[in-house]
Amino acid sequence: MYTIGQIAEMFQLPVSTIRYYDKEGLFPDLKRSSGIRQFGPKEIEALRVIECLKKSGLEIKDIKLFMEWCSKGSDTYAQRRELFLRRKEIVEQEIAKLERVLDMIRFKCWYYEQAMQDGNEDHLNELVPNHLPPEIQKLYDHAHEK
Amino acid sequence: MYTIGQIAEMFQLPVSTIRYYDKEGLFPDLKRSSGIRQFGPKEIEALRVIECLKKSGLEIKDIKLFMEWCSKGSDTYAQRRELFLRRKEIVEQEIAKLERVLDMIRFKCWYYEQAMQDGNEDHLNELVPNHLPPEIQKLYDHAHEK
DNA sequence: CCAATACCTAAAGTCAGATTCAGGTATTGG
DNA sequence: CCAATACCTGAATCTGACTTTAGGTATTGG
Repeated sequence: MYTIGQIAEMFQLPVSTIRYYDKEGLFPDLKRSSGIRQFGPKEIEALRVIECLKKSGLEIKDIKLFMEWCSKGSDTYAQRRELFLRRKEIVEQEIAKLERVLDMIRFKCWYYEQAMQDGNEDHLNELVPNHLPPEIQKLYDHAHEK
Repeated sequence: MYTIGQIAEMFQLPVSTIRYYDKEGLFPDLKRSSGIRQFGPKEIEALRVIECLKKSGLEIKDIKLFMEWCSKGSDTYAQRRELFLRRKEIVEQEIAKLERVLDMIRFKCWYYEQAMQDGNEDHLNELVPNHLPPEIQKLYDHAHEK
């Protein structure tokens, strides 16, 4: 069993954040001894899942629902699985979006390199679209398409 | 030239958001005719860049700085290029993090499928770590490593 | 034993990024 | 010409996720 300070150290989180998570109901089975929180393996796994679900874009109030499902036992396996399947889709979409963002960024890096070589960006604005080197045209199209 | 309503339609953004961006200084060269904003190609490209920089995690106040550099002309090419190079690193790191999140999510999907087949998750908790199918062990390690 | 340290709560404050509101001005189509 | 619609402003409000503050209680090491 660990104190809140040890857990804070372990996850590199401020103590206040962990208290906040508790207040929001993210540790439904957390035990106490004379008022002091006692974190066990269940809460450690919960924090790993919280990290994961947060990065997947899930809000605290929905993470709370998930943690309540976990407390309810085997009746909620299907719901829990559905939630992770949905998060999987969301994260895959997010990665796809970021790949498009990267294309735009790579195009801009190329663009400013050209502009620096040439001393101005005027002809570049005229060039775009349809007269770029094919490698760069691809980045441009990908970044600017609807 | 377009009105704010047409631009809102074009980018699928609320009119209020575009006004907010203007108030924050994201269109330093925006023209007006009798008080009404007139959006030209420059502002349209600005919005595309705003979209990109926002998704890369840049804050509005820093996007404002970038837009000011754009207004200043060729003196700022190097700064602008540096900014995009930095965003490239940030986004690449973000994608890497999301890939790890995906590993955790895939593990959880597998886990709940097993639990549903077996009717409980008790033996799964004992199993973890080191007795998983190798394909799944990899996901687990990747998701749980420090 | 007692001071320093770590823990506790409830409530208020912060921050970014919008969104809404109240009260007005400009444009447009029948 | 005039009603409906789209535009304008500044100020206030909202949201999510924390963080800080004020005032206390519990534990621990010398």
